[in-house]
Amino acid sequence: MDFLKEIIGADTKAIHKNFKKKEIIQKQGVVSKNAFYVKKGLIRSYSIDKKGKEHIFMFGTEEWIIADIESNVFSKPTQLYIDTIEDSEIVVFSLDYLKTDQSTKEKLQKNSKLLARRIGSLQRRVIQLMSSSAKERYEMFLETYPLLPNRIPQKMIASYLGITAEALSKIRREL
Amino acid sequence: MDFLKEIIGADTKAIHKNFKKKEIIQKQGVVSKNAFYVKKGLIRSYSIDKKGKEHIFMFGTEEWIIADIESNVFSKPTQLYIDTIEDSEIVVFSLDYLKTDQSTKEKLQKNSKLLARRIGSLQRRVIQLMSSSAKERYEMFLETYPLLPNRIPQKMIASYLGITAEALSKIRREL
DNA sequence: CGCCGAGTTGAACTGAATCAAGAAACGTGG
DNA sequence: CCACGTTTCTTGATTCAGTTCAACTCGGCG
Repeated sequence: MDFLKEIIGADTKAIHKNFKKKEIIQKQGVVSKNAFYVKKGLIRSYSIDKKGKEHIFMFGTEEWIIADIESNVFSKPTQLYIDTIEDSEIVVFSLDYLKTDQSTKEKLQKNSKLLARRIGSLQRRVIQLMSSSAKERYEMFLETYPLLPNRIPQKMIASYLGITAEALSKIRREL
Repeated sequence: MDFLKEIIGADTKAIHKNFKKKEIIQKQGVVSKNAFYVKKGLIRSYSIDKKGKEHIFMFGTEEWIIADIESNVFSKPTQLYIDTIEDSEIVVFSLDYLKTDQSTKEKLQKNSKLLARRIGSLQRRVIQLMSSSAKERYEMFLETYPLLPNRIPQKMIASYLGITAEALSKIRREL
């Protein structure tokens, strides 16, 4: 939480909110200036394709920030739904700080680092999706997020990996 | 080019270099502080998997910046090769500016916006890879980069889409 | 002119999707 | 605390999109 202040500043409006499991925090299509810092609990962002299938883009556990950054910064309608997987304590903060210029150099530098880290994880994800089989992606997921499987249903892991729940079940069978 | 100065500042070291077609600019595994601004020409970043297959991560045409941002910022070894597709004029600049603090607020804000835009395109790419067929991805590629197909061989489009050259050929047959 | 990389085509194969059904686990209200 | 309905997970049969392999064509370049 301290590091969050370092980024957004004590002055920026940051609202604490509690959500129950399965509450929708943000809907596809809206222009949202908000980013969601997970103080406690577990949330996810996902999109729904034309066939009605969910695709999980990101999980957010404690200390993570979930947001559609591009939507935040450029006022584009977001493609992402965000909802809670567990009861969660969320700090909602506005990303206007890039414009309002109450932000200091230090905050902006911290922010750039956050963005760089996010780019890194997306880059790995893209390369993974292009070059690895479902089984390999599942194994990498377990290495990268060893604790998450205890907290989320398997079908959500499948959705994150880009495969069906059935396929994941069959992969697990082969250990 | 003007906007580049706005980001890196006139003080930062920025070296102009000319490369011939198919020259390698950066190799997988190195820690590189460099980002590559394409003044003229066409370059690409890609990874090579354990089976020796290339997967194109990004194309860089005029005015684009190609880099492994996370490697730049956090001094991680990069997974990306970078090489030229055409003879190219490149501005090589160091991303130390996040640390050296000669950077101004304005530059950092511009930089944050660049990063945010990049996050947006990666986000769309991830969702696309998870939710769309090869044919749909190809159609979206043509919409997004209508001019690129004139400049790159088809097999590179295939590599960018995450499919084989043969598969793309068959998709094109069906118009 | 000859060669090599790029594109195409077809046949056989395979990883993962789809569909359908049943079993296990879960939580909610009585 | 149990009983019920609803998700979640598993399993098998079938289908399908995309891979792999191999052969052939074309165009450009040295």
